[in-house]
Amino acid sequence: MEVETLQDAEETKNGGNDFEENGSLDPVVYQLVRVEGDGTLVPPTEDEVLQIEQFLDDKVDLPSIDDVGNVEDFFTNDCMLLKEPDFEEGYSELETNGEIHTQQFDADLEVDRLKPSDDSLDIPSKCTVVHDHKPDTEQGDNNIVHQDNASTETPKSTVLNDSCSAEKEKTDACSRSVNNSSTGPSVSGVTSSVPDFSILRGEVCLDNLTIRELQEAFRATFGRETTVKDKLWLKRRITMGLTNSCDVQSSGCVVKDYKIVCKDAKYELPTIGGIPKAEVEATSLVRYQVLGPGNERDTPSCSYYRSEDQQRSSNRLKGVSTDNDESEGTLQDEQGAAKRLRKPTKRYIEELSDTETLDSTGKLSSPGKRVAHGEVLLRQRVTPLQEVDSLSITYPTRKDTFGGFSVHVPYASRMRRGRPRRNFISFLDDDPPVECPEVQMAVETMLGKDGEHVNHKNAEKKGGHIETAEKKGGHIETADNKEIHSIEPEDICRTDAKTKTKRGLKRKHHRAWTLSEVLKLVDGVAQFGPGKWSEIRRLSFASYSYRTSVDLKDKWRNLLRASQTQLSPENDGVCPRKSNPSIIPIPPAILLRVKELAELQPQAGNLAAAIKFSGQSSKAAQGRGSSGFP
DNA sequence: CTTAGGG
DNA sequence: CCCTAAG
Repeated sequence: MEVETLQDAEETKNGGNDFEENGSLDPVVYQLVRVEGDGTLVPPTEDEVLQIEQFLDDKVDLPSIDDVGNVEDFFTNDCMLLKEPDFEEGYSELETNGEIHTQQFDADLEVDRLKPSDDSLDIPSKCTVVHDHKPDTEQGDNNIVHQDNASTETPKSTVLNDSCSAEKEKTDACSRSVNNSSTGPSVSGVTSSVPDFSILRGEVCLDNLTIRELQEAFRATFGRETTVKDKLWLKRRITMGLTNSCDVQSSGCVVKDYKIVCKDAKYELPTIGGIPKAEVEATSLVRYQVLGPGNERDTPSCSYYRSEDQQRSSNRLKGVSTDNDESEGTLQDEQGAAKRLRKPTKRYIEELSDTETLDSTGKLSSPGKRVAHGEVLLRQRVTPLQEVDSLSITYPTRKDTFGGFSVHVPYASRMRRGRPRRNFISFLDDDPPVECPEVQMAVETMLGKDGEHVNHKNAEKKGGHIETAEKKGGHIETADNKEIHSIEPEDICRTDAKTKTKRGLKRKHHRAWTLSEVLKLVDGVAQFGPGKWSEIRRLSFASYSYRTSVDLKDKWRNLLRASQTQLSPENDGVCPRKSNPSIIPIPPAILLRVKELAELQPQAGNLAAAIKFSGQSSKAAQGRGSSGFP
């Protein structure tokens, strides 16, 4: 996937090739193409073209080798900057494959890409020898450096190259050595030998050529040698060179007297559409990669022979192939950079985080939100189970929410059990121990043990009146049951409230009086008489720990008022609460009982009450007066 | 702590 | 419900 500027003319010049001399070359034609990993050529993108054109404009007179070098640098650098990770990887893979696997390259490439970079490490295998000897000298980049050094002593580099004048010697040496080690006719450096163009003479089917032969053909075509062993690549290159076109086939090409004859009409030039997904992706990110004029560089190998900077770049290019340490990092960085444009992160991250937060909130977490959530859940659900949930879930926030209910408390207690928290505790209340028992009881009740409930019933049974009362209203029972459930949690809350009361920080969770409670209260009053709140509480409200004697008293007071207000003046029918369905009006029966009790008991109280009530409601006062006053 | 009462 | 005051 690199964009190359094919300059046959340049090639020729550099190579001192016959072509130039023969004048058989067409006018210099630059074709910008991207060489895909598999060696296929793809038309450049607009950007690529533009950039290249710009470059060309700037350097109209490229031809000199030096310039070429510069050009290479230029391109190389640019490539580096613009290069995309995937591409690099592919690139390196290419090299590897090019050397080791030939025909399979295409297939392997795809696979290899997916692999981490183990393979890539192998790439420099030959050079690696040296590399190993000089571990971590300069990190990843140095691979190449070492290789250079090594190349002189250890003839193992794979690549060869060419137009890097500065490195030429080394390169040559390297190539030579490589070639020597390899089987076929060794090809000396560009400078040393003359290409055998005979190979291109007559009719030759590139497909039938061996790698060596292809290399020769390459040399004949471009005037320089190549160590690339990828048949496909070689064929493409050769074909390209001969046809001065990037539109070549990968196979089925026959060279006939220096001209390419494609027999395989089927071949389709890979287009972007046909490019593997990964490649396309990479392509989109890569501005361009160019090889200097005269693509003399064998794609795969060029990176090994460059100045340090170049090498550096090349390393990056190859990324994977060199050192894991830096390469990897670099690679990642580049990837990041490459994708940053797209990934952009901030927003992305934020979104993610938000999502996570939401999720977490929903699932686990933040107390504050949790609480609210818990409330909702509680409302939706009913009974003990929910209680439990809330317990486990809710935690830190000690919110005093009316709607929230018991949720908070349970959880709190739960938390303590699990792990006591200083802060939390301090916030909640002074002595957890006290709470715990209650909580546990509540929990138990909620869980279905109903220990309290039983107690409660027992208590009720104690009072004959109570039983009667329950029997009176069938609905009462129901109410009672409801109470129990709802109560438990609240009970806990209450505890908290108490504790808090001391501080004045928190308020006892508001707990509406249930019908059953009222009944019990009334019964209790009837039984023990008004003012015996503590007793009533002990006996009748044993199970309702959250109801204090004060509560009872208050409630009774309210009941009295209610009874007076509602019962006496029925005519008015002004039942303030009546409008609100949620509030269950106290059954007249109860009110009656209350009234009776009030009348029966202490007159003194009545008196005072009468006086006060008069201020509030004339009717109440009247009722009061009538009954209370002698 | 319990009651009583005011808020 | 809370708070306070008086027993």
